[in-house]
Amino acid sequence: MSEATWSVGRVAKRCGVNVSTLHFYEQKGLIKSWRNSGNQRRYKPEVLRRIAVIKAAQKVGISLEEVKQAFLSLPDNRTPTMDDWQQLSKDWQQMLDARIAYLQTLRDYLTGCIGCGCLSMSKCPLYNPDDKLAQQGCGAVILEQAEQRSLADKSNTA
Amino acid sequence: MSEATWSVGRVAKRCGVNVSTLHFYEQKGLIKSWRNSGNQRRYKPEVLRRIAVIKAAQKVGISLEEVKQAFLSLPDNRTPTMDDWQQLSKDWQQMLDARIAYLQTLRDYLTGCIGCGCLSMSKCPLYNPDDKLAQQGCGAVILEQAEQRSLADKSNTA
DNA sequence: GTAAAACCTTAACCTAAGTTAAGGTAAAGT
DNA sequence: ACTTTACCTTAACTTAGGTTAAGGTTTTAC
Repeated sequence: MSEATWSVGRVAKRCGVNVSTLHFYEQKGLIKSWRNSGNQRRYKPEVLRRIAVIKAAQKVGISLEEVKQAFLSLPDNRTPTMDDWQQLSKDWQQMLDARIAYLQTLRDYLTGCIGCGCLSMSKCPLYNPDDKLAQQGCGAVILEQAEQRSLADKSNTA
Repeated sequence: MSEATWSVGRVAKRCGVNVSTLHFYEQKGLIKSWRNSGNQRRYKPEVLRRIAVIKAAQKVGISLEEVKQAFLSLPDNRTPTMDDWQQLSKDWQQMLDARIAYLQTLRDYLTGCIGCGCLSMSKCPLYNPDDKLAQQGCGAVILEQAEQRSLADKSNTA
């Protein structure tokens, strides 16, 4: 345990992922390795944390591309510190807050709009082909706009 | 407007989707049409609402397969009533409530776990290769278990 | 009545996030 | 030393949710 370098199989086992997944992540630029004399991958222990973060991020709906972008903020020359990781998670937490708020808004419209008959009208905030809600980003702004719209939408029918 | 039958192009324009998308939905069994003498698709106005519901569902993260299953509960022989649609949306709202609760739980772990060093430990509730949280379903149960775990996890480090 | 617009079908292509297979090399165990 | 396990690469396959292209027919508009 806690040796200085890890083989791909050991990392895979420890992290509960396939070896092919590690190849895939490397190809996508999410993790890095060097090769030993026999061309086999070797990893720093740091990779375990990266994979853990990838998996945690995926669980909350963050794409690999977003993870990759976030990893760009980590130092390239030294092992990331606690502070580096915490900055990263703070950014994501804000994104998540916004996503949750957006979902709540949509959920609150769901019963109302599907049932009320306004769904096929262009003004309905839930059925909106242009997705103005999404275009405006997710967050507090939407909740306000949503309120304004719900007043305007009353008594529209397909 | 409000004519008894719709062509595919008119439906597409009205709903803000491509004609190819309507072909695709039909192929997947989400909407139905009949053909005129020249083999062109014709739709009942009811299809507009179905498409609206599909789009609304997708916006909250419901898959086409789930929409299809939900549509099975709609009457086949008559046009769905308000009550039919409301039953459908009520079911989805409950699912959404559960999903939102799950996301909130994960969000609450995010900063703590990514920063704290426990992420690569098998006991961490966020980084859990077996995803016991997800296996147990989403809902109130998880929040309780999560609380118990967060006590047990304090001071674990990779 | 003819030309343009809308429609038809089938098939191939696209992204994301991997998995599986095939054929070959390196390292480890006995 | 030899066999098994681990590793390598490349390429094809998977699901979801469509989009794009090609080649041909039907409607519509003038």
